[in-house]
Amino acid sequence: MPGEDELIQQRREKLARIRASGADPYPPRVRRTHSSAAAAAAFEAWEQDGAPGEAPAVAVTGRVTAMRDMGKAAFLDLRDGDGRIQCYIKRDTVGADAWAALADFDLGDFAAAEGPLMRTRTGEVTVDVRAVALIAKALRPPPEKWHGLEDTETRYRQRYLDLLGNAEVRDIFRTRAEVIAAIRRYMDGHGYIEVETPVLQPEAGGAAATPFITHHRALDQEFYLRISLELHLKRLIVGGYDRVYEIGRIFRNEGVSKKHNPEFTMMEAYEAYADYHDIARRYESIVANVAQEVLGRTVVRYGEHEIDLSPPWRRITMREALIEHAGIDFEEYRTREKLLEEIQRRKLEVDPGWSWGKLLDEAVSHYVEPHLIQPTFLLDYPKEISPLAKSKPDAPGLVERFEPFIAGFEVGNAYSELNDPVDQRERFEQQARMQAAGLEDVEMLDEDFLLAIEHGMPPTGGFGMGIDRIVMILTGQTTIREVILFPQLRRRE
RNA sequence: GGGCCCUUAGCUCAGUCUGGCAGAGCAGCGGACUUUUAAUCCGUCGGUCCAGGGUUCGAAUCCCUGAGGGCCCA
Repeated sequence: MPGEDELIQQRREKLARIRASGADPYPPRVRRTHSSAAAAAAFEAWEQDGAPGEAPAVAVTGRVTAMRDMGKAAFLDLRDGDGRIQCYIKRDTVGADAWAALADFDLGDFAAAEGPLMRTRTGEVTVDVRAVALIAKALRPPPEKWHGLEDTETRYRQRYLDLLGNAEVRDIFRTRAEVIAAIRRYMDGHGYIEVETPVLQPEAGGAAATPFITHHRALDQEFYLRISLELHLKRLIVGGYDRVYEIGRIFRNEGVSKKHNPEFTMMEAYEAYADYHDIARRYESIVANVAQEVLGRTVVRYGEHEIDLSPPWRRITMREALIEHAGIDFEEYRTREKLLEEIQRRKLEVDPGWSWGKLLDEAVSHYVEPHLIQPTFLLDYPKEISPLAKSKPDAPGLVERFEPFIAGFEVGNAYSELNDPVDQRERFEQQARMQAAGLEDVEMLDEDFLLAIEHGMPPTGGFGMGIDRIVMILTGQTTIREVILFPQLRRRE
């Protein structure tokens, strides 16, 4: 019989039989005294006490993940969020009716079992079942038990099946949750207050990226989904909070790759009276602390690399890095034209309309990034590609900005924030000129943000941290899709 | 965006090179088995071979187009 339709039909027939017997296959309540782990712990505690009197009795619940039928007795594995517990069902113990009802149980169903605990011949803590009932019938079969679900596409589209069958995947997302919780603890414990700012924005600023556009009906107005958290958080610094942070989803209407999902999770934090050196110390401290708390160590394995996250991380200027890895000293190519000529000579694919800063950024991506395996802060970026960062004194064309790199990819961005409203307006205007002249993505002028900092913003350091990428590092995953529960995929058909 | 690879039973995979009855394991169904644990043993059902077109006496297999996914490059 069984193709998929037949398998479902068989289960529907079982469901009908269960109903006909007077049982509710989807009862509104269920008795549960112990999780699987708690039941095992209770039994072991009883044994430690010298097994006084009767063994503890439990009521457990879970998904049926295995059934081993032996004719007049059966073993059934129930899995819940804590683990798995085995149930031993003997016909002579549960009675002929309950035994017969077991025929309508399938793998994937949820069941409840009650009875005293025991240990089997092979030593496993097991419920010696006195009563067993179905508490939720599944109409579709689970993936195969031994290999689990392997098809990448199905794993992402039906992540619940992936989680069901693959314990490593469950572990990754548990770790992700712990990482985020640990980051919050760190921030909360260091005087930052957590805030929430709008996802829907009339201007999408804080980064040079293409936004998603949507429309508000009642206001009859276009909105952008935010591409960063930056400009609103700085408004809050203007408002008088010394330390703020937000962990939130941002959206970029750009390519999808192993390192890019259209929506991803970013933390941004701003700290008044700090500069980008303070922020670098903050950044490495957070990552190392989180690794220590969540993993119990600060050295992680990533592919063939051992990565040491403990501070202090290496600090190198962009200029030094380009000299070291590309043999390009940008002081020798101070004009856009000279730099473009040198980069084209090296056959890098660049747009001839790009600014000096954008060309350098491209050279860094190509020559430097892949070498930054151990955590590294790349310092002092070109002004044209950093319109929200404060100029570096005595370093024309550069700003006080760094990007942290781990395992060869960028995991954040930080600067001494530009708080001079006149300079800020000029930077926006420069961006607009660059957009008019060329083809690179630029920061959009945000009059409302300028209004805010014209009221006075203290010297401030701020940073962004790519949470998904940090989770990749801490879990050893090389694809962002493995750390996002429901990664964006093309619609089927 | 370009190149390469993948798509066969509910799941995991053979079969494609070299065209000739569409296969295995798990799951399912029937049977045996009252401490098993990837239970075991016997029997058995199950296919839009991703979709469409072409070549051929004959296509899962060769060719073309398309869809979805993956990897590498940009």
